[in-house]
Amino acid sequence: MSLNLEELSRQAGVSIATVSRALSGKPGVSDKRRKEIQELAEKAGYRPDLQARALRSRTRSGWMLLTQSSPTQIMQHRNEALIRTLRNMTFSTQIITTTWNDSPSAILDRIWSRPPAVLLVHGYNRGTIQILEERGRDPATAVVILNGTSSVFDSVDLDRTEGTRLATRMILTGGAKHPVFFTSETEPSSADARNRGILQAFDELGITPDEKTFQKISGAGSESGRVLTLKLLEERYIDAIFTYSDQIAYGVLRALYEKGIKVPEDVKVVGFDDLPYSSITTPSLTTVSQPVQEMVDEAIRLAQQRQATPEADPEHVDLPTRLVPRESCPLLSQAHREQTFL
Amino acid sequence: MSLNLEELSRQAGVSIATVSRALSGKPGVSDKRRKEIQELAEKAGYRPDLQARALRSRTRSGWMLLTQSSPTQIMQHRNEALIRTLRNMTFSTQIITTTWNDSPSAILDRIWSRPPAVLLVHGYNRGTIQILEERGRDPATAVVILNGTSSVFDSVDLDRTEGTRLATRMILTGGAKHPVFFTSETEPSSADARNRGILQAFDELGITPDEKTFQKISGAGSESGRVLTLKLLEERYIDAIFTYSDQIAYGVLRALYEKGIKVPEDVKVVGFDDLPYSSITTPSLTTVSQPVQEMVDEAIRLAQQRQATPEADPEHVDLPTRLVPRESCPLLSQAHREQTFL
DNA sequence: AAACAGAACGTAAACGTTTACGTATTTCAG
DNA sequence: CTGAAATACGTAAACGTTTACGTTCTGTTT
Repeated sequence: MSLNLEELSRQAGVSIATVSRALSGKPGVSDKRRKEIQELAEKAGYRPDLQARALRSRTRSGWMLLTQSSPTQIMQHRNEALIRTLRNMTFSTQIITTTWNDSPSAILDRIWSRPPAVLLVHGYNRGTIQILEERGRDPATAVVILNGTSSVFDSVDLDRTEGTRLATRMILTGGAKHPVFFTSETEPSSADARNRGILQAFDELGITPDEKTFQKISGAGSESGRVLTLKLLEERYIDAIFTYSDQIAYGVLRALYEKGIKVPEDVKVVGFDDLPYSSITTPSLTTVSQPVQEMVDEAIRLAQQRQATPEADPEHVDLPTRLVPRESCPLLSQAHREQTFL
Repeated sequence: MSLNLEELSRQAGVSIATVSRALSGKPGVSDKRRKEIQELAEKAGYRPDLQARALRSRTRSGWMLLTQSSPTQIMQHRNEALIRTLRNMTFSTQIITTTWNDSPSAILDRIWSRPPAVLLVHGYNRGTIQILEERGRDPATAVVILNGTSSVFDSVDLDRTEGTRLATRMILTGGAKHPVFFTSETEPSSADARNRGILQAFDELGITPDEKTFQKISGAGSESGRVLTLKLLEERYIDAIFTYSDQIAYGVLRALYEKGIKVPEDVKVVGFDDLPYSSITTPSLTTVSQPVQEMVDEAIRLAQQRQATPEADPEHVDLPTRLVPRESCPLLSQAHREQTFL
């Protein structure tokens, strides 16, 4: 026995249509009656059936966040920022989390069975985005790709090259003769951008990296970083490590602590991501910062802009990453600073 | 122009009802025709309108997670575990995140405008839960309270007393003469349970805490821990700190590192929560572990059990917390172990 | 071959809303 | 006071499903 418009209209002694108009603020009801009805609905605790409303009015409502469930902290951190920001705007957001083994078509089923007004897509590789693109743009839902590129939808991505280039310069001009750079086997696109930054810095300084400079790391957890570091310490002399992520850097710091090696005196460590922890580790972590909040804000801006002008050309925004010097790889002097931020 | 049952029925040359029966697996359709229709739907890319289906069949579908947006890492950690687990079961979960200043009635609006089959409520204080309780139980939706207690709904909570008691014993029997215990000004219920554990341990060992033993800490971030620790170090001699959470403990470790004070040699540190990062801090953090995954699993079990037997009496589950000794406050000897785990 | 049971299928109502359209009421100029 | 225009309100159709009920078909038993 649900409290619906019919029941309300009976109590108010008017028709269903009038009640609907009164409550939804549409014209065609006298002010006096509207007030009566609103008070009655309030008193009776009436809650509109959102699905029935959506069914009839065919208006797409709500935002949807499609994101991958990933064990890496940076993904969690970005998702946190996304959810927090959306929530602060009091959008009702449906969050759909997929796993790496969900088939793309199953994912699309979830989305298009009831398309939202705005669809935010975060953390998928080109293949999955391409499947989304094949369906084409639908003027009724604004799609924004976060941390990726698209020729069909609006997208916002990070330019990882610049921050990486500066971090590499800082390590090399800081006196490190035997640095190691971790590179990822998975995530090809972001790894590419980083490698470009590293090679560019080597090139600028006229240094040729030897084959042992780059170390592939498998896994994204801090334990992988710890294990690889312990292995490298056995093999040879090292005086700097540029990891693939802050999370891995935590494991590196841990390994060095276990071996009694001083950071940054004996080995310098630089991470990537600038996770919240990184400013309070011991020592605090020099890292390359991603503008997470800016990325989220940009995505929201793009979505709202697309809602306003659905037919505009897709827009792509690239946000810069920047070097954040802290204790684990400090700026040594004014000269060092100048050599780094050329 | 949406692809609906009517369009499909036209293409298949049968009635809408037959198509509906064929696709939803209901009897009343010949196997041959059912197969034809299923193939046609597949080929045409038909996706049922979930809202229309829900509107008609009045069946509540999906799970809903109602949780507070809290900046504390333990809440985020628990929410992560919840979402990950629900996702692995391929439940479609709607996540509703509220802020501390959302009015309870606004929250309820969000929920009851289209009630789910299962409602998981995580991280609310008694007042909010009470408002939920006043509405009473609805046999069609199973409600489970996580990290709280209820006389109306099923609930699963943590028994924080035992782990705290053991941690306190470990500190006191480990030689600390001037320990400090952080207590929270907010979260009264969980703070109560902890204080009980602490006082019980003092009592058992026949030690009387002086008035400086307990220190109220405001704020839940690691920065609050850092600031309070620096202040205490100025004021007097300290040889152990039992913090209110791991997150605060990180700030404490940081403050001690900045002052060049050795952990655990000069000051022992114990946290509470056992966050993922706590095993790789330098030094690794002795802490009281919450059975997060067990809490999530229990909640899901209770929900499914309630769905099976809606009229059963509400069930409450209490999960124990346990002491995890690590480097920041180690077990010194076999004798120390025996004195701790009495 | 008649009678019947059961399966297969169609018809139409229902879920709770919004809204185009028609009718009754009020407002207001002349 | 009359007429038209504006406003208030009611009627009914529609959104895409599911499902109770009625009808037709198929195959079996007498």
